[in-house]
Amino acid sequence: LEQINCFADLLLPLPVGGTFTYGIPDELNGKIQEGLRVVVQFGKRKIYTALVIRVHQEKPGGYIPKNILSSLDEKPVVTHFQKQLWEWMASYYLCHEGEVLNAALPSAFKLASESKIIINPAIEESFHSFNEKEQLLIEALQYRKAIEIDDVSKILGQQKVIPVIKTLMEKGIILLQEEVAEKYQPKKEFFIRLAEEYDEDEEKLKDLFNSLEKKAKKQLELLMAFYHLSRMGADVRKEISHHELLKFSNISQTVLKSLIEKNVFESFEKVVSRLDIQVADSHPDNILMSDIQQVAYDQIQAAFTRKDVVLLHGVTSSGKTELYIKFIQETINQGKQVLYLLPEIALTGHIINRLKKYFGNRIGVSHSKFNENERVEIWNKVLSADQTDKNHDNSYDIILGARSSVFLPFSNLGLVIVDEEHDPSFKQFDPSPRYNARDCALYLAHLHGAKAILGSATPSMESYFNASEGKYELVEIKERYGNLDLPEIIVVDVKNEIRWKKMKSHFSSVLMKQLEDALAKQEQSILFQNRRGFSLRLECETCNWMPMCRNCDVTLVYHKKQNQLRCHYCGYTTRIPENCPECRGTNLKMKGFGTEKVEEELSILLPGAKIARMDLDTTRSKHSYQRILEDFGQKKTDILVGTQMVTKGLDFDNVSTVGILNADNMLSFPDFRAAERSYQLMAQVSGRSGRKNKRGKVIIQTYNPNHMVIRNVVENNYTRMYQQQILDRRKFKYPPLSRLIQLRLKHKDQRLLNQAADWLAARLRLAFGNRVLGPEYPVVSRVMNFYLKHILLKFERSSSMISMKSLLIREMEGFYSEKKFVSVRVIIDVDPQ
DNA sequence: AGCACGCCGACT
DNA sequence: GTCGGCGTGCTC
Repeated sequence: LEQINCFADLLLPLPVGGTFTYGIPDELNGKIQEGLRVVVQFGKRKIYTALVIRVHQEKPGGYIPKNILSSLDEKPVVTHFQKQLWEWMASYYLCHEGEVLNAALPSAFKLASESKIIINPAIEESFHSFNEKEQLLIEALQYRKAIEIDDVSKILGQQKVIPVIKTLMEKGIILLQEEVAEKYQPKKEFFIRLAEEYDEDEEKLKDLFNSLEKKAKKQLELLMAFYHLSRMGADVRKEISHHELLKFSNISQTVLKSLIEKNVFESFEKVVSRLDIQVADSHPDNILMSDIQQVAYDQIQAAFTRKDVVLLHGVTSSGKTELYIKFIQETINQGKQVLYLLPEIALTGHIINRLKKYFGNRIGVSHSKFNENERVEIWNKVLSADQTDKNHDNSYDIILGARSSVFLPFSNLGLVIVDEEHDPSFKQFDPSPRYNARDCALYLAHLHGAKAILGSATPSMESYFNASEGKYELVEIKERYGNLDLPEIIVVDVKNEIRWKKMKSHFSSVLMKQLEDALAKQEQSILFQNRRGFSLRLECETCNWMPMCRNCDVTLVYHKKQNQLRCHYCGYTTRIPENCPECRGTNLKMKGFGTEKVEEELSILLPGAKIARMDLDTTRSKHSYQRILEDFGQKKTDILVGTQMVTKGLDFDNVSTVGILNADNMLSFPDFRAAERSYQLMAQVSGRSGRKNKRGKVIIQTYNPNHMVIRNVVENNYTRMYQQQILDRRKFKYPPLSRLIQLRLKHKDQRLLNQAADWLAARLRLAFGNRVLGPEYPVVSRVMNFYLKHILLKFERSSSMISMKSLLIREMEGFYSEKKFVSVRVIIDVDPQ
């Protein structure tokens, strides 16, 4: 028997470089190919899912390869496009391909490798003597057949369990069981169908009805419900799930059970999708576009003949979504796939339902609230889109999703849309790969030869710059959809208000008047308070002492609900001290105002108003975000107070007033993007205001009413903001006129960290000269007992980033070969946000 | 990443 | 004398 291709190069989902060569055992001979997932042992004990990169017959030298344990797939689950994208991501973002693979694969796609212990079945009676702990564990093992090592510590009530396990293993009482099972479990549900005899013979069915009518009213009712349900949709359904029938009929399970026992119904189990769509009817052809939209549509169409990427700059509520829908429709008509990216937070029920209405079960939604099994289903449905599936029962050709959707197995992309392209949350901060999904999506589009639309009311400096340089085509929509006027923006000088004692707490007289008016007219309001630095803190009035986190270099934030002080970085909590630990004084006061405080004070000032709050605290649970928005949409709430969150994805038609409580704390943030961000936030939140045929009002409270950014917001002058900013960026060599790479160094020992940072910066200066800035302490210089220090690399646009990056890699190797620094973690962030 | 191996300080 | 702390280096 001739063996062909007996080795495979595998990529492991780990931060290690390169591939590893494994042997293909006889039983898998001929069954291993590129793009399959296989199970391997890597190192002494660990079992991993790996991806087959290449199959060959070159016997490796210097070591004896281990064999592949098993294969998880028959057909590839990873496409060529994906591999190209991942390779590019690893080289662009300076990380390992394994890290990209780890981020890309849904975790249910990887294996569970939990080491479990079991009782040795060969031993029936034991002549050993056991100590108390050993006895305890043996008893536990008699109740549960397998216990994970992590759980043993709970049973024994102590941290160190390995010695106990070790001695018991040596005595042969227990065994280690390496359980390998695929985590993905298809969802199954019980269904019923009418027994064959009744389904075919109407006479028999009539008899059944008659007999049930006399003896079993409830059973008849259930049978009728079944009939009803089966004829409700467009097609007659012969199979109905237990769950659906019982819920619809509101009849108890025992009734169903007796009908099954009587052989009226047949019951069976079936694999169902977790992603079933409620919206049944879709009407893809009803896209009504205004003249303005039509013009924009034609412009984009024309632009695509010249360039593959179009930046669509359209003011808020200019109807960009209809344009997207039109382009999506055309793309799928050509038999191609569409990727529609949105920031996580903008993926609300609103937009999802709107698109599902058009595209029904051809569109898949993918965001972080989906569990791991659901993610596997999305993956498979994208993967199967290239096979002929005209009904789209098992495939998606449109994906609406957040950042991580760029990893899906597209085979034939025709269009990529990145909406709200300016949004900083497209950039992954931690862990690696620290990628910007917008940029990856553009590269992905390029790989597929697809067109791309970047959409925003407030484009990022980078994208607008690219458009003005001719790299992208620019299409602008300057009017809002349906004659909606842009809101009137009123700037309130807080200095004046204070001078004339017109401020009520943090609300100016102008804002209060507006809120009262809106309330009287039953119109809704949104109040925006930037979270940064504005949560409640405790301060000693005598000596200015502030409570700090034990592990991080930040002040603690007061949380009213638990009545405690809390660290926003590590979660450390402490009780409120009675007196100041520095000066023993009792003059401790709360300072600052967060959204919670705004809500509280507003409820005193406007006792009749129904106020809701939307921030990190109130949206922690799975559905709370949705609920707050729904309540607001259904006008159950008069005033919505919130952070950043209120600026995105909200589309309500009864909001007359938007208040920005403190514009200054965003403008003064120490970041070169502060002005850009502030403009974006204020413009976006202002866009929430305005109703049909009625102009909305926006009130901005500030100490600097003449600040250029605020004036640009008032005049809705994006272009001027851009031009002013670009001068600054040019002057100080910041993006888009340069490219940044940030190095974040981390260590528990501050002295070693400083030494390492200085050493590395000096070494980098030899290679890059004055392109190196720092090392510098970040705003928060200690998190969870790790000290932090940053080095920034600033490269001019003309420099070749590929050679700069390989030079950087070489310098980093030099750093790590310095043995005293190996414990210093260095995080490399390309294009940091 | 995860894990074993190996070298030094605090305890039965 | 040993247990266990973490630094070091390898995994096909």
